[in-house]
Order: sequence, then structure tokens, then C-alpha cells
Amino acid sequence: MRQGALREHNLGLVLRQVASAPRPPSRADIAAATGLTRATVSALVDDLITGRLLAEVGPAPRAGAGRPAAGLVLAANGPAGLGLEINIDYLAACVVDLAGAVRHHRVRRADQRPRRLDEVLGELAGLAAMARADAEREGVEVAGAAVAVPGLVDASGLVRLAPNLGWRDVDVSDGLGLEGLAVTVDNEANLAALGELHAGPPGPASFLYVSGEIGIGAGIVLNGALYRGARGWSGELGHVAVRPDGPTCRCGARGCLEQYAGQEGILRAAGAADTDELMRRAEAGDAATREALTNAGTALGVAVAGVVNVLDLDTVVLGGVYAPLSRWLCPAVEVEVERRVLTAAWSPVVVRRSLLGADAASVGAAGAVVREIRDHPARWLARAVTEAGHQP
Amino acid sequence: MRQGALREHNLGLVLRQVASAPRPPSRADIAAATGLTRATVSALVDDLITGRLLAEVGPAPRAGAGRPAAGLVLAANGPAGLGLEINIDYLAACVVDLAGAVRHHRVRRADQRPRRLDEVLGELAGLAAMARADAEREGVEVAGAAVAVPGLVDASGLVRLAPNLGWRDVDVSDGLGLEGLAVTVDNEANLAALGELHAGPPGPASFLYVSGEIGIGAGIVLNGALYRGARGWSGELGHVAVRPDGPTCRCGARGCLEQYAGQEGILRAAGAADTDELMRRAEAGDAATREALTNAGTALGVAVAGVVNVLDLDTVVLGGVYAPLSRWLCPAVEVEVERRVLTAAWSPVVVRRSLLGADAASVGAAGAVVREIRDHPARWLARAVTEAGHQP
DNA sequence: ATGATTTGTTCAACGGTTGAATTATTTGCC
DNA sequence: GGCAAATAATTCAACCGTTGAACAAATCAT
Repeated sequence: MRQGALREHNLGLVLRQVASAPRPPSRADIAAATGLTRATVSALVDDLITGRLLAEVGPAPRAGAGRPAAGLVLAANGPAGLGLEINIDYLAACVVDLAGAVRHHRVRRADQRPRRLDEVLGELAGLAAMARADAEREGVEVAGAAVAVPGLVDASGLVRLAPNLGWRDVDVSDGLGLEGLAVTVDNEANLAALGELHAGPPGPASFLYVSGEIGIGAGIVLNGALYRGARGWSGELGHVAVRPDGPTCRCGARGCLEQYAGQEGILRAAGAADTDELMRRAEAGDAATREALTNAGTALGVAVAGVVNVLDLDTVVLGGVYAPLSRWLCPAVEVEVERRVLTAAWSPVVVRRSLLGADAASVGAAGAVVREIRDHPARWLARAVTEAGHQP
Repeated sequence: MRQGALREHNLGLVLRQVASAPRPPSRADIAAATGLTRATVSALVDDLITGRLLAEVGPAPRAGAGRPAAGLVLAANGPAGLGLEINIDYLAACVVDLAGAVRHHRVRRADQRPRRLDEVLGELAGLAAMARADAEREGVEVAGAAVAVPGLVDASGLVRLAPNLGWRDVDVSDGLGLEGLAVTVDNEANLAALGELHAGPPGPASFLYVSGEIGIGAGIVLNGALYRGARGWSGELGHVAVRPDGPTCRCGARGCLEQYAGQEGILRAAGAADTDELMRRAEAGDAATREALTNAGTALGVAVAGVVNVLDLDTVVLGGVYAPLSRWLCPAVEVEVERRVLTAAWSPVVVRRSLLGADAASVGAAGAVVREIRDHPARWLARAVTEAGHQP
């Protein structure tokens, strides 16, 4: 039973090695890096090439003598992931291939709050169908899908609560027209954090991804893996207490971060109608707006400093609506982190904006699908073999 | 290179299976539980028995027909772990065997703050020598040691800062007279959290262990493993902000939890000279003391609720001086957690006192040593074989 | 051209697991 | 008491994946 697990492990090892190499590596490079024999690597690579997970590229010019090496890259025409996102004011769909390249991306802006559930899912199903058709045209096969939702999602994929959409106990994967596909549903901040993880340099990382929307969520990446919590409900940063006797939050408690740094609170304090107006005023140098952003950043910094003190993270990423506002938020956050994190003197904590910006969740969702294949290639290979057998 | 890793993995699998079984399992039970064949399990068990990690017990009476099964238990005369603890007002040493039984335990109470470093380490070396001699008398071999220290310990085992002992950049493992042994050094709260993890029911668990002493530290266990942070400095709960504009802490920031729920703050508010007096007054029903404890519990609850909101933990354990005080602290902590944790309505958060009390860190340290052997038995087996070869 | 050098493949051997057959030891039933 | 059924543990040939050495392929340096 565990004899085959060895091969599965080594297939994944080779695949990850190719993915993390700065240049297309040869079989010999992989053997040297992993400690496996060249013979074993050759056998593994053969399986991966016939399974359309790896491809050979022309021999690179080499310095010195010796037979030229055939470079290996992740296959661009292999399996791809479909990422879908439902958010308050837009829907999005994208396709990411095994190498991490975004092959399709489409956003449809519209306030989803007044719409009925089936309208929302119907339009998302349309976006998904377009994405699949586009992927097929490009010669990649969609192998699975992940849906990002701004709310609490339980282990079975049921949306237990999405307060800003007014949803409760909704089965999102149903009614998307993706019957043949494996569909997972996850919290928007979690998938955005995964997107940020895979967009950065390869290798393990620990960071806090803060997603500022109407609410404030967080995705926690520890040692290169997403931490979901005991029940999958981690990251409720918006309800960390900033002032225990502050104003009452809609959750019932007092002084939650959301009251100070939530999108609605910032807009109210700045006297702006929406984020676009807020941005314009901030760029114009409006004093009240700048003050509102500084106050929000300070409150965010207090909460983030608490998390960093407890988890000892070296990076904090600001995403969602915080990403475009990061120019004004980051300094205030950094001041509080610098002041309140006990070990900040030894090792600095970086506070930066999201690399992917507003696309983080949808790209992260698609990336999570291909990452699953990359980490467990044997499952994909077994599937590919049985399919070939069934439809020759 | 990875062919042998398969065997190492399976040796560990069998060992963990024996450890987590409610009754001594037979080879056939293990095979059924792990999915390995009976033949493979027999071979693995033979290696583990000759390596003194497992032992057979007499056949248990069975219901129905069939050859009786030979029960397997973790060897009581195999390798054991030596746990040492340096704390503000006591030193401790203990020996824990592979099955988790405490075979030796000794505490020497004395305020360590006025003493010189070499005095402290000298006395601890004496305790360690006594523990080893006692272990030898009982027929167990000490296979390694771990030292718990109330301070920041870096990855190399150097104590970077122990504020309440006045230590900075101290190499503790040097000068303990344990030259032949593998010695690790770790934060007191981390090792206490491990002790609590192994004292509870087997299987993965996620919880926050809060260690109240002069400072307030925390050990974080996620999915059955200790989380140490990006640099190993996780758990600085004492410097989480409870009131951002509260009194200035000795760390320089304002409103840290330590100011409200640290041992010294509680004693001052209650007007008690030491913890014993505090306990007496609280039991006598003194109003000022009760109020001081409730206020401390409330502040602790605010900070703990923030951590639980972010990490989605289902259990919080109060240890250190909080353990004997938990009768008065827990209710106040629970009120804040109930009020402030967003998902508390779905899934309750348990706040309870430490099972091991004041012994958690030393027992946890010794347990960490044997747990290392239990998880990587191949290393121990290899060592045992070479030793047998050298001294036949 | 020839040798040095590096890549990739082939093949017998090896370590570890597997599955079936075999032995060992008990209970239940006549 | 004897025998069949049942369960535990071991033995052994077969199998799977990795290993190491030998070998063929392709290039550069001289």
C-alpha cells in the first residue's frame, strides 16, 4: 500500500524541482538537487512527460564540453485550474496553467447585493463556461475549479455565512454547470493568500494576508502552507478588539477593528461616497481623508502587531481595497508594528501591498487547483491513463 | 536514498499506532489499522523489539476462537528523555520514558534572580546528574535532554534574552555536564504546550497554552504540532495591546497585556506580597483580590479572543501561575471569549486550566525528547546497532 | 580525428513490501 | 478426547521502485 506512495512522493519532488528552478533544469540537474539517481529521475520524467505535466525544451547552449542537456519545463498544454470569485461588487473567472501563467481572465463589475442567488450563480456559470471554452481553444484542459467567497465556508464547501451578500447555508458549487469537474469552495482571503504565496519567490514563507473589504478578513500562511484553523474559520481579523470599550460592532462585541478600519468606516470618516472618490481625495491631499486613512492604518497596525507578536511573522501583505490605499495605510501600520512587536528590533517586519492586487483571490483559486496537481501528480497521471483507456 | 525513508516512515507509523491504541494491540491489529500487511508489520515489530522500543505483554484473554494475540506496548526499559527547567523561582529535572510515564521528578525552589549564572547552571547540573543516576537504577537509558528557559531562544539554542533572569546571549547547554547527550534548549511556554499536548488524548489538536509568570508567554499547537514562528519567537502574548493608550510597558509600547494580567500587576492590584498570599486572600473571599483577578481575566480574555478569532482554536489552556488561579480567572476569560469570538456561537471555545500545572514545562521537555525518538525511530535503531557493535 | 566531458538510457542487483501458503494456538462442538 | 473453525504470526517467492555501474550519445578542446 505504501510502495506506490514512494513513487507518488518522488513524482511530486521532481515536479516541484522543475517549478522552483530558475532555469529549465536537465534530468541530471534534478538528480543532483534531489539526491535521486539519474536513472530514477529519467524514469520519473518519462512518466511526467507522457502524462502531459512536463515538456522538453530545446537544448540550451552550454559552456564547456559534454552532451547538451534537454531542459525541462512545466507543460503549458497540460492541466489548468479554473478560478472563480464572487465578491460584493464584482464576479471574476480566470484560468491558470501548470506553470502559473494566467491564460484567461475576465471580471464583470456589478453590485451583487441586490441580486438573487440564482442570478449571481447564473452569471458566474456563464463566466465559467466562457473561461473553459477559451482554455480549450488555447489547448489546455481545465482539471478542476475553486470558488472564492467572502464569507465563512465549512469543511464540506458549504457557505455558512456571507454577511455582506446576505447568504446563509448556500451550496455554491451547485448550479455552476461544472458537473464533471472537482469543485472546491473557500474563503476569499484564504485563496488570495495562496495567490500571494505562489506569486512570490518559491520556497516556504510565513505571512499574514489582510483582505480589506466591507469586512476585514485574513489568510494565514505558515511555513508555506495555508493555515485554515481547527474548523476552517481562521482569519477573522476584523473582530479583533482594538479598544475593548469602543463602539458596538454588528457582531455584538465592542471596539472591533472593523469599526475603525472597515471600508465603510473609512468612507464615513473621510466623507467619501465610494473608494474611487476616496482615492481621488487622498491623491489631491485632502486633510480629512488623509487623517481618516492614518487612523485606519493605526488601528490596523495595533491588531496586526498583536498577531505578529503571537505568530512571529516576517511579512504582512495588504490586499483587497487596502491594496490601492496602501500608499497611505502602510506607514501608519508600520509605525504601530515597529512600536509594539517585541522582536521588531532583531528582525524587521515588512508591511507591503499585495502583488496581485484585486485579482489575488481568483488567481489564487485557480492556482490552488494546479498546485494540488503539482503536489500530487500521481492522481492526475492515474486519471489521464484511465481516460485514455476509456476513450482511445 | 529514499528507499530507506519508506522503512523509517513505517517504523514510526507502527510505533505511533501502538502509542495511540487504547489497549496493547496485536501485530494483526496494527496491520488492519495502518493498511500494511501482517508480514510487513511483523518485520517492523521485530526491528522495534530488538531495538528496545517495543515490548510484548502476555496474551490478553480473547472472546471467541483463535490463537491469542501477543499485545505490544512501548518499552518501559528503552530510551527515556531528560527534561530540565530553569524558572524564576525554581529549578526542576525529570525523566520520562517512551510510554510517557514520569520515572523521576525533582524540584528545587529558590529565587534564581540574585544568583550568578554559573551557580544556577551548577545546581541544575547536579539535578541532572541525580536524574540520570536514578534513571540508570530504574533500567532506562537517558537518550537526550531538553532545557526549558523563560526567554527568547534562537534556532541554535542560544538564549538571546531572558528578561526576568537578567540573561542575554547565554549558552545554557554548556556547563550542564551532559557532554555525551544531545541537548536542546527551548522556550518554557513552548515546551509546556508540548507537555500539555502529550498529556491529553492522542491525535491532532490545536490550542493556545498561556503561561502566566512574571511575563506572559504562549505556546501555540496547530494540528498536533508546535508552531515556533518564522524565527522561533512566537507566543509573545504579553505584549499584545489590550488598550492602545494604556500605561507604558517596559517594552516601550503602551497598554500591553502584561500590564493588566502579569503576575506583578495582579499582586499590586490585590495588595498581596506573593502568589501564596494572593491564593489565601482569594480563597477567603477578599473583595479587592477577587476584583483584581477578574480584571486580569478580562484583559487576558480580550487578548485571547483576538488570537482565537485569527487562528480559530477550540481550546485555551491556562498554565504557570494562572493554573492555581484558574478558578477565578477562567470565568472572566470565558465571558470575553464568548462575547468577542465571532464563531463562538457555532463552536464553543473551552478555557481550562493546565492538566500538568507547574510541571508542564519540565515534563514537556522530557516528553519532547522521547517524542522525537517515537517519530523517528530509525535514528535510534541505527544508534543502538552501532553502540552494540562498539561495546559487545 | 581523437580524447575528454557531460547527458541520458539500459540492466542486473537490492531493499522493502505484498500476497498466498503454512504453522501455531486457542475455542466450540460433538 | 477429538476435530473443525477461527485467529495470530511466520515463511517465502514475486513484485515494485530505486540503485549503481556500464554504455551509448552528443558536444567541445586540442
